[in-house]
Amino acid sequence: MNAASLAPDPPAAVRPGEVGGAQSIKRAMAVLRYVASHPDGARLRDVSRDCGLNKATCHRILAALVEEDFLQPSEDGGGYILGQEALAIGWAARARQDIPALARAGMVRLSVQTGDTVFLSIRSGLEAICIAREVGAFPIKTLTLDIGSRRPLGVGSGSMALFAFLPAAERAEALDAVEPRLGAYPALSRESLVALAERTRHLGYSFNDEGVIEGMSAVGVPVLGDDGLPMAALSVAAISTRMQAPRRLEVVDLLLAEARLLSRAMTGTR
Amino acid sequence: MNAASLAPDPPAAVRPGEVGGAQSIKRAMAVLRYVASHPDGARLRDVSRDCGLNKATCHRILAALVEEDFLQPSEDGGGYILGQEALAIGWAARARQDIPALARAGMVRLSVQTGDTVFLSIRSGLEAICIAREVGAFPIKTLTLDIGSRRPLGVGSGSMALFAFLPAAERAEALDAVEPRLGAYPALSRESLVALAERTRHLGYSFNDEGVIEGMSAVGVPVLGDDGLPMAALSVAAISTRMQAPRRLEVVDLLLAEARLLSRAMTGTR
DNA sequence: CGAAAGCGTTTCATATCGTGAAATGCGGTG
DNA sequence: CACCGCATTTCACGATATGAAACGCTTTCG
Repeated sequence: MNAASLAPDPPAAVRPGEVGGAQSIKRAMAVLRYVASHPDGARLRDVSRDCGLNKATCHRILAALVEEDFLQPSEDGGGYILGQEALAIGWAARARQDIPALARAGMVRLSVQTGDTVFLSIRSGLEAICIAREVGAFPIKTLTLDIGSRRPLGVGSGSMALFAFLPAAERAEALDAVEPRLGAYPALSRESLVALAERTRHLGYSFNDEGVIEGMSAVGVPVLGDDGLPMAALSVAAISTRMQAPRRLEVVDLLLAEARLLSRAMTGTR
Repeated sequence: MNAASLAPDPPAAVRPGEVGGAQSIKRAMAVLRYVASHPDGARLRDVSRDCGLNKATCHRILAALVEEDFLQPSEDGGGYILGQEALAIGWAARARQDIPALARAGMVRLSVQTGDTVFLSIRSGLEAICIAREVGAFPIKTLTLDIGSRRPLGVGSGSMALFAFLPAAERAEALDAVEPRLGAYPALSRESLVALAERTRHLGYSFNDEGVIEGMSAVGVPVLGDDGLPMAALSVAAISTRMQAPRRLEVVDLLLAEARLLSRAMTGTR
């Protein structure tokens, strides 16, 4: 009934660093993030454990967020899911900067040029969310990600592109969070993720060679902001035979060019 | 530079009612909502005034939200806008329930049947946001709302449909917030909004007869949740001549039918 | 069928932490 | 130059969040 209980999840804990003060707010935001990354609902116990909060404290925070409509009890009564206000805030943020709209043209170009499937992802907490997709003409379609679907940070090429370019501290945090969920991906381990990230940072693009789905490979590049942090990631997926050496590099070049354009468009709009 | 300063805005204040406790969280959420409803950025002073918070308190809340990436300083340094996490939360909420996707088919039906433009709106704080649009075939297009654009609650037919079916307490709060912004809509006043809402609740649909844009009229209906509260609103806009008596009722019937379907789809998905 | 475990909820004494008045800093304007 | 508006920082006070513990409910297991 509840993903949280099945896949015991990441210590999303309050971020350690920075200055002090306003901790209850930060805890609340950590809870919000935590619930957001549990589409099937997060239960008090899980939030409490993974955010490192006392049950009672957690209960009060959850109650407050429910009262403010940022969360709502999931109808099966088992836990909490995002509420109306979370949606509203999201639309408001989107109105200010509609990333899929900015990216659409470039993604279409990529899908036409490569014939493969193009994905756009952003980071949400310790996961990557696919927020747009363009399907190419090549007859074998690789629809790995639906719009709205998530992957732990680092799992998949787009997700890895987001992961690899985070500051070391956040990477470490993400790794801790991701590790327990790697069971679902036999080809991956904490060590391989670290190695892949290293290579990704070195090459400037991520190459996921059947790491997630057999027979499928993908490359991804980050869309970097002014601060050097990834705002989003573009990736292209295809059957593995189409992602080998010479062609792969061509695809990467196209991706890098589009990522640069998108980066400019996004920082311009801000 | 800053809408907030130009259009002195609504006391969004912490909701009065309910139980006590966790107030700092609630204040933070009120601040978040407030910033969300100010696309051009909200400055400390404005937040402080309109949320009824001490400047220092407000400053700390804003700083905390920035640190958590739910807000970011707007690049002109003048104020605060929604940050990455707000976007992420929104996408997460959307993954759980993609309202535009659920509504698409019905909106297309409406636009085909009426030939006019169909809008889908949701509430965000004390505003309505247009989140989807279908343009009909009739040669005079009425593109009043772009996707992502906002109106104060009650202004426009979709927005009125959302407003009219709120509990009285929230209507009152919204009115206080909206009143100072009515200058932009000469045809509207606090009293006329109250009267229109009354009629809307009575008829079951809102009829905005040139109240916002001259020559244009629209009808709207709420999409009600299990709790009787509006989750969204569907509306149809056209030149006023196409919205008069006999035809208007036909359009309303179509709208009501689609709203019922959408309501079922939405509560089903949850 | 009874015991035990797991979980959500409530309580309450404690001191932590947020609060707001006021002071300081800073940039723009008359 | 003096003033004004605003952001930022400080600080003493006490309101408020905190977490251990107890309660009651449902589910699980013996």
